[in-house]
Amino acid sequence: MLTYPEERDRRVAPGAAPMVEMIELLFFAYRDFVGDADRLLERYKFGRAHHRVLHFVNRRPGIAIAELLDVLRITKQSLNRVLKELLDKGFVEAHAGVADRRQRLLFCTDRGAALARELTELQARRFERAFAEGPDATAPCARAFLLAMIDARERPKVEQWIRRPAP
Amino acid sequence: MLTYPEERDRRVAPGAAPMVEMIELLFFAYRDFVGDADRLLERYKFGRAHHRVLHFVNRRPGIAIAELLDVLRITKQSLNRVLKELLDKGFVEAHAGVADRRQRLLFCTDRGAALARELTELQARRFERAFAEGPDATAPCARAFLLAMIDARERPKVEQWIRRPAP
DNA sequence: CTGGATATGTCAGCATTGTTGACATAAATG
DNA sequence: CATTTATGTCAACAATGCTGACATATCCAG
Repeated sequence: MLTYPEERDRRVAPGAAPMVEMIELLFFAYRDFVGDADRLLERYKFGRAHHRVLHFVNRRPGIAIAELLDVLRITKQSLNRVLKELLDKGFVEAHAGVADRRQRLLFCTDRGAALARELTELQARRFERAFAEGPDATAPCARAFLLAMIDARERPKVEQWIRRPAP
Repeated sequence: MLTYPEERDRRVAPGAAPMVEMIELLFFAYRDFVGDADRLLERYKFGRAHHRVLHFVNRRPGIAIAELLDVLRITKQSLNRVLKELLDKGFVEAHAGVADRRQRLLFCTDRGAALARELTELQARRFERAFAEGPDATAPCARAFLLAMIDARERPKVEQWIRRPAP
């Protein structure tokens, strides 16, 4: 007696959901997750690329271009296209570095920080609702799961990024 | 004494990670998750859009265009651009519907099914590795978490999609 | 049977966001 | 002072989304 139609392809513990379901759930979950932000960004004529830059600048005030490129894993040309708009519209400011004046250190303006906060809260609420539906262990379990889904090689870097205190 | 720098903004149980970390972990995890497939697709000159179509056709052989559009949430123009290439290159076949001859029912060819299987296994392996790192409860917990992250309104539809047996 | 609804295809144009390659400038550094 | 580094910019292109308009074939109700 089979619980799932794909049972014979599973190669996982009996009774467990096939991995293909996990793949699809992650796809659908991520789509809705970014959809939250998309709707809010539309009002400012911003896209997802702007969101990512704003988010990471807000998260790490004074971040330099090179570090931002490293986190986002895009080219400087792609970054500059959206960064220019964030600067023009007054959501982000750049100041020359103190130790190294070649660097342009990025900061959110009040407007920028407000939008970043609103976006984060929107997405945080989705997590909160999800965690509230399950047992207490859901949040730490989900956190460990998400971390384990990241390439092992870059995991130390991500962990460091995530908990490094603001300068 | 604070465990996390963002402790004061948290609004979650003490000791729990701030939500902003969850947001970033999901971003990084998803990026690596789709990266697996990207590298394999490159060899066939396919992109992510091709991947999604191939995946869902393989998952639901005989799916009609309208249903595919509904799952992917893209326009028929966007779909047709990549579907045409999948048909041309012999990864997918279309057959007129039996009951309704207007419908074009889509099926993977052997080649297409082989690629779809390879892509799914690549991504499934990432889940397996992640689950292997945590306790037994990790997989069901992650599954419940992902489902809970999906808009409540579309959840019944997703659940039905995910476990509906192939025709 | 006929007329309207439905399923699908197609053409044209445009927006966003990624890429490569080449070249420019200013500041740091040995 | 010569070189390296951090950054900016121009141009072209690719992938993948979108809208709007129009075409065709088929189904279905009256």
